[in-house]
Order: sequence, then structure tokens, then C-alpha cells
Amino acid sequence: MAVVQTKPKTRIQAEKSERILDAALEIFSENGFRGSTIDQIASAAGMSKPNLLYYFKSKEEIHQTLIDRLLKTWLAPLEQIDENGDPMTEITGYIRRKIEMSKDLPRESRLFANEMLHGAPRTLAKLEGELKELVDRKAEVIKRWIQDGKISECDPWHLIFSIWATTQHYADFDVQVRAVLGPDRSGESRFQDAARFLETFYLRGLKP
Amino acid sequence: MAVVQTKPKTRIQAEKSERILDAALEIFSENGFRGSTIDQIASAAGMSKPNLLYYFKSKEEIHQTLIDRLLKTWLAPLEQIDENGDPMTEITGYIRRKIEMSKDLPRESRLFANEMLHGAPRTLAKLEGELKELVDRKAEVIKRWIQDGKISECDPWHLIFSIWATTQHYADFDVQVRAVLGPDRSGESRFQDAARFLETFYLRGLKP
DNA sequence: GAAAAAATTGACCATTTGGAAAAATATGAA
DNA sequence: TTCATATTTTTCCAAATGGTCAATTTTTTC
Repeated sequence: MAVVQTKPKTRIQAEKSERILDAALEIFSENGFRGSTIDQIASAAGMSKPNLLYYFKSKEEIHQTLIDRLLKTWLAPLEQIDENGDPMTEITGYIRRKIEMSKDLPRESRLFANEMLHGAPRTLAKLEGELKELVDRKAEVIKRWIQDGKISECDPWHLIFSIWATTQHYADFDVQVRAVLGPDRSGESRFQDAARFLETFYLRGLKP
Repeated sequence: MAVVQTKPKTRIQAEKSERILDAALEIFSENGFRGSTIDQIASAAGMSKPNLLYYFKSKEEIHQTLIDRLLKTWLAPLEQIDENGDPMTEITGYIRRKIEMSKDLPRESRLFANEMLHGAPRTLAKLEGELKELVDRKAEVIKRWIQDGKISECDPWHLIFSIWATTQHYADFDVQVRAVLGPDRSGESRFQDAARFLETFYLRGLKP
């Protein structure tokens, strides 16, 4: 049976299961769950299929592990919003962090998007739990900012959705973005351009 | 060989291939290309697998047909932007049309999103062709509006991306949106709330 | 209403794929 | 060095799946 269920015990276990997860992230984010084979993942991780199955007892388990880890990473930037900070700074900071994540962790973003796209079968409970709670909490913060006249009136939930959408777009729809921008604007600078656009746009949209 | 390659000839061909495409849209958008089986599609279309393969010679061909049709539908709302209209009205109109599409054609949106997410293997050429041309054309229109001082300065391409992202989000990430909004705000009204948020937000962001 | 064309079915096949089992090998603690 | 444990490989299997084909049934045409 698989070894890593609870905690890796040996050096090799820690190393190998990390390599597997990294390879799996690559493969899953590119091909989706059903579009990926254990063989592909194994070979990307530089080992044989049965060897991989020594560490994770099924394809499903690898995927589940990735998803579980991902959610924490995903919530972190929102968590960081400080109710005592300056609203404008907090929100543009959040946007910058999210754009940064699209640039640095596109595979994670796509894995997550894929999961959502297909109805979040393995994540729904957490969305309705942890995620909803966090968003509700932060929405309250934003509401207070609005009541204090620090930012203009708007629906905090849809505001958050819009930030998610616009920032993650640059990871999830990367091909499309690059196709439209053309070869000359498809360099790393597109993230900076996006950040600049979004920050000024949200500043204008939220200025009281 | 498949019959419908060029044009359906008989009544039955027209009807059945339409039913197949509708079923395929349902299945593909839910499970992705590799996650869907011909059997599933056939049974959703109320026929046997070999029967389905009488109309389309492969799973790939069904998918390709869907994607080809989709792009036209997808470009239509942007196409409608009128350079001679009032900028604000044109842009909020565009947003409304896009939100409408997320509400009425979520399966199409998800099919498209899935294709993008996995690198648009079957669409890339069209993205770099038709799509880019259209967007470039409309970006010029927006540029002129900016130069004429009718809307505030911003990058037209990223403006368009942001509209795509925010509106399609409500179809592609529907599960997440509903999970966060909770049962009471998950009715049809969420599209209206989204539209209201986005329209006022873009109005504020673009007011010169 | 008979012949031709179109549509449908049932049986079948090759390949891919997730996964199991057991044997063989490497590693580490005593 | 030896024994126990951890790791890896080889071999294999059963189910799922995309697709074919010949035979049969239905529809259309004349």
C-alpha cells in the first residue's frame, strides 16, 4: 500500500513523493485529470509506473493531494488583506499578489480552474466551508470601508470575484492572451502591463 | 465514412447530427474532451455508439465541429461594438451581452474555457487570426475614444481581457460563485447582480 | 410496391490504461 | 556483516474505450 498517506518517514519518501507531485502538477494542469495518465506522470517524475504507485496508491490520490495543498496557497493572498490598512493600498496589493501568482504559479492556477470548470467534485465542500467563510469575512471588511466612505459603493462579493477573474485570466487563458497580444507583446512584460492596467482601473473604480 | 462532413443531405441527418452536437456539448463541457466517451455522448443523444459514428467519423470530429461553430458565436458580441455609438453605452452594452451569454450559454463558455486551459490545440490558428484581428480592430476604436477624451486612458487590450474574464467567470467558475454566495444568493439573480456590479464599476473606471 | 439508398444494430477488435502481485535489489540500523 | 525494512522492477491483468464491419431494418424514390 501507499506509504505517504500520513507523513513521509524516510528521506527517499520525502524526495520522491515531492517529485511525483511536481510532475503530476505539470501533467494534470496541462491535460486535465482524465487526460493524464499515470505513465506520463511517472515518466515526468523519472520513475516507473509501479514505482510511482508505491508512493501514491492511485491517480486519484495524487490529484487529491495536489488539490488539498493548493487551496491553502490559493487563499493566502486574500487572507493577507488587512482591515486596518489603507483600503486602496490593500486592494491594489491584493491585485498585485494575485497577478504575481498567475505569473509564478500558472500550473496551480490551471489545475484549480480545471477543477472548478468541471464542477469541483473534489473541492465543493471546502469551497462552501473555508473559502466561503474567508470571503464572507473579507467582504465584511470591504463593507465597512464602504460605510466609512473610504471606497465607493459596490457589492464586495462581486468585487472579489472580479479580482479573481481578471488576475487568474492571465494564467488560465494564457494562450489566448498571447495570441491576441501577438509575439512582440507576449513577453514577461504582459504581466506587468496587466498589473498596471488593473491597479489603475480598480483605483479609479473604487475611489469614493 | 461520416455523412455530415460537408452538408447534411437528409432530414434525418440534419436532426440527428444536431442532437449529437447538443449532447456532445453537454458532455464535453462537463467532462472535457478526454474525460468524455463516445458512449456517453451517444446515450445522451439517445442512440447507439456505432449509430453516432455513422454521423461523425470520430470523437475528434464532433469536438472540432463544436469548436468551429463556437468561435463565431463567441466573437459576435464584440463585433457588435459600434465605433460611432456612445462609448459608455457601447461598453456597458458589451458587458451586458457577455453576461447574458454566460447565463444562457454556460456550456459553450466552459467548452471554450477548457480548450484555452489546455493550450487551445485546435483553436490556436484561429485565435492568432480571426480573433486577434477583431480585437485589434476594436482596440483601435477604443484608442480613438481615449484620444477624443471620451473615456479615460487605459490599455484597450487589457480592458477587453478584463471584460472577458469578469463576464465569463460567472459561467466557468459557476460552482465557486455559487458556493461563495451561498444558497440564498445563488438564484438566477446572481447574473443580474453581476451585471449591475460590472456596469457601474466599468462606468466609474472609464469615466474620463 | 419494388428497388435503391439511408439508417441502425450487434458483434467484434486492438489499444490504452489503472492497478496488483511477487520477485529482486538497495538501504540502513544493530 | 547481517537482518529487517524500504524501494524498485518485471510481469501481468481486467476494464474501458475508440473505432470497424457486415448484416439488418427503415426510409425514400420511382
